[in-house]
Amino acid sequence: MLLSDVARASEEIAATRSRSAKTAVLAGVFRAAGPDEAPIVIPYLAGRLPQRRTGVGWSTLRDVPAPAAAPSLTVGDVDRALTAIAAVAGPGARAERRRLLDGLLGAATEREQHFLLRLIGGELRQGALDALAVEGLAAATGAAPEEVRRAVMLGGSLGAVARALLADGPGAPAGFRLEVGRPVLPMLARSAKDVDEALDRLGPCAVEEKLDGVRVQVHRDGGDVRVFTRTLDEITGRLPELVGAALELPVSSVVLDGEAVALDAAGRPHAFQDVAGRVGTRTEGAGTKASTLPLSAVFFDVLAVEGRELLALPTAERHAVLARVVPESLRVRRLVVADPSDETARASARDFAADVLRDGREGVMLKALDAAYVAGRRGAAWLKVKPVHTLDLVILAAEWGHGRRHGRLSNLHLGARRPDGSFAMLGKTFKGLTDDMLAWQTDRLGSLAVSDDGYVVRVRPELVVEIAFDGLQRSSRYPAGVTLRFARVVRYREDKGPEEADTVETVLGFLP
DNA sequence: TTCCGACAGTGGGGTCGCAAT
DNA sequence: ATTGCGACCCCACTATCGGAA
Repeated sequence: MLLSDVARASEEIAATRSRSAKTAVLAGVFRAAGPDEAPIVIPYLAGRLPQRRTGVGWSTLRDVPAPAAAPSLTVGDVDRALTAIAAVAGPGARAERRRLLDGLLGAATEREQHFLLRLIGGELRQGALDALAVEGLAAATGAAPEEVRRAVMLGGSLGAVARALLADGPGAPAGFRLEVGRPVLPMLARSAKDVDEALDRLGPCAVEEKLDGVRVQVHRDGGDVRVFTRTLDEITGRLPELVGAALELPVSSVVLDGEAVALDAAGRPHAFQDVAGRVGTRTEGAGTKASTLPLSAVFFDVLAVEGRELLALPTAERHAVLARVVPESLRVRRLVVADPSDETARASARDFAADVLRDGREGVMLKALDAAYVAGRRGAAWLKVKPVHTLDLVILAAEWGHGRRHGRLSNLHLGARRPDGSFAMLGKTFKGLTDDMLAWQTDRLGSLAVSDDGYVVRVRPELVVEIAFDGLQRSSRYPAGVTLRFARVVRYREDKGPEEADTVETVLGFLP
């Protein structure tokens, strides 16, 4: 199969907003792909590379050689080239990657280059990713879409499921099971405003403390332990403490879902930044603070034990198994609310949430007691509740948006007032803006503009905006030494002048 | 007919490893 | 020793399609 066929399909997919039409195009390409090509073409049209890491990013992709006149590249050629690029390392690596990349791009037509640049850059933006690729694969092979989805989530990558479908026919996805040692896409949560809203939405549920760390899935098969992240990267070698803890459990085979965290002597959690730094450290005992921070795990779910898959069991039953398999010190704190219509029970849930916040936790998770573990889905059965803070800040500048925000001022630079009347930038946000707000702010900020370099528009610091955020984190980039975590726009405050905006002092009051 | 679940897009900050400077 | 890039940890929110109610 030629790369140009794939590039043309991607253009067709991007050209329609109809998901069924996108799926039809995907199915057509997958049908035409040979057995060796399908495991390459399917990830490509899901916007991903089978290589995952190539060492090539936006900077390398800035300079592009002249395009070829006619298409000649096959998807196999592209895959081999990218595998070679990903393997480059050591002194001179940059130049060698550059050389190999130029060879690939130089053999591509303009249309193919356009596709490759966005694919390698991780910004295909054709309105279809994994979910529609799954639909397309099901349509192409006659398999049931829900079965294909389940097989992919259970650890077959898209490519692996495609191979099985081509080899064994439409029944193949049903053969995929959870296997100890092969990671499953973790179940995700939605947000709720507060505990009461969550209780109303869920009915009988468990309330759990939510710790701010790194999601981990721990597989133990006898003496063999493997640890995976939320995106299924293996990090076993970086978390020897968790491996040790898993080996001490009174089982021979288990799959656990939990969080890697760092607790101090008093049991209070360290900042997320410190946990992430430690998890990201590959070299042992590098001497920095982060690399020596001891980690521990808190588990909140069990997906399999002693060869038995538990995904379909209701939450309450999985929790019962978890309590048998994992000692209390390695489990999240939990309160069961059997009857959310009982005001006493609701009050105890609110108290529980307040308690865990006092102990430095990030918030709480509420989980419906009757829900199965739905791998890879952000279902309505798990709800997270975190406290939200707000500040009134001044817009210092705005950046021109991309994609559907092209031509609109999008990303806002936010500042807090200093005593001398100047402003300290605290970070940026593009979140929470409706199309109407984008149109309005483009116009309004345009009238306040003092400069525009085509990327950033600086404005007179006069417009006040209410910003919600989850907390502060330390920053070496911004002048106050802190930045806002997960900042998003709530509303414009045209009733306030910049002299009424919140001060740096007020901001620093949010430090823990 | 209206509602709502699932998806994709639009980007945010920090930190580490590695190669280049 | 410092800097820049790439990769990956955390993520919120809105718009839209299409099936459910």
